[in-house]
Amino acid sequence: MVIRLDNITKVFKQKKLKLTPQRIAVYKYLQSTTAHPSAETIYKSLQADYPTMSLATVYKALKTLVEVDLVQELNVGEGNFRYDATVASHPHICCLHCHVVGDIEGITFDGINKDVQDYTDFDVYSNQVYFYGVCSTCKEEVLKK
Amino acid sequence: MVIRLDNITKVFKQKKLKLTPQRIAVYKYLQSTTAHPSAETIYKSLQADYPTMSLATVYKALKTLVEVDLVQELNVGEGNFRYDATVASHPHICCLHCHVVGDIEGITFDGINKDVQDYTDFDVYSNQVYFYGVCSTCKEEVLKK
DNA sequence: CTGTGTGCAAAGCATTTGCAAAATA
DNA sequence: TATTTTGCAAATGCTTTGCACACAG
Repeated sequence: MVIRLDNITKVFKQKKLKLTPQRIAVYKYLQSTTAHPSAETIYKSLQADYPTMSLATVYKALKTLVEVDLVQELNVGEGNFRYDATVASHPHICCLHCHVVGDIEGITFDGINKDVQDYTDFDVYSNQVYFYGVCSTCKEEVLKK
Repeated sequence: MVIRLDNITKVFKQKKLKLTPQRIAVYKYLQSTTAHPSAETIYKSLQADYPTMSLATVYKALKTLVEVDLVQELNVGEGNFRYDATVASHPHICCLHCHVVGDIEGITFDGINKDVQDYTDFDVYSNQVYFYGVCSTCKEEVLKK
């Protein structure tokens, strides 16, 4: 896993946003994981290294990162948001048992926004695709019982 | 729009759930609209006819209807849930400007759960597909300015 | 009649906001 | 130095819960 900070540096400079340790920490953490953590999870994960950072700051950092399109917000239907430092559109898959959220690479929906735009009277800009099922770990657990 | 109560009657009898006026009202209302209302909207819409029904009862009725698969819960990412009496899997399209949520009929993703199941190590049961854009009404409003 | 559902108010989470102090550019 | 951002606590919004009374089966 390669952590890149050149993009956050460039974008923040261009948008005249301040590059604080807190914002960098949140962005680095999101780049280091494929777990699609919630704000709470990010907060807890960073507490060891940033003990004074507050949960409100995590929320504010995430909001800023989403606004400048360095991070995307996911809503798998659990009542909270999850975050992903991969902003390119890609489907996600959620385990109904352990609530893990994974990326699906290889299957893309490129061109489908255009199809939907032609089919409806909307201008279509983006989409979110979520699959729901049971992951391999949870399948095994069920078998053991 | 045809309102059908035979399904709720059958399912509730089979699951030994009580068929109360409140539950019927919520289900009838959802069948009468394509607006994908929130609990709050359903509550307000039913207040004229059911002035004593509480918001908590609307939530409880919705939870029950979702559990017995007569209604599906949507989460377009606005921070609340919306409800749809059409339980067959179909994509939704959301206006980023006025937040209207529409159904997309005609484009289906049948078979794709199987593709994803073969591609990942999950058993895949369902999916949710959301498109985001600007509806025709909002496009016109923007032009007027 | 029995157990489930309703209505009310209070509680519970996730997220946002206001504001003084601190830190970036 | 001038803003912007942080951290704290309080506030907000959506949803759930507990409990006494009412009602469907």
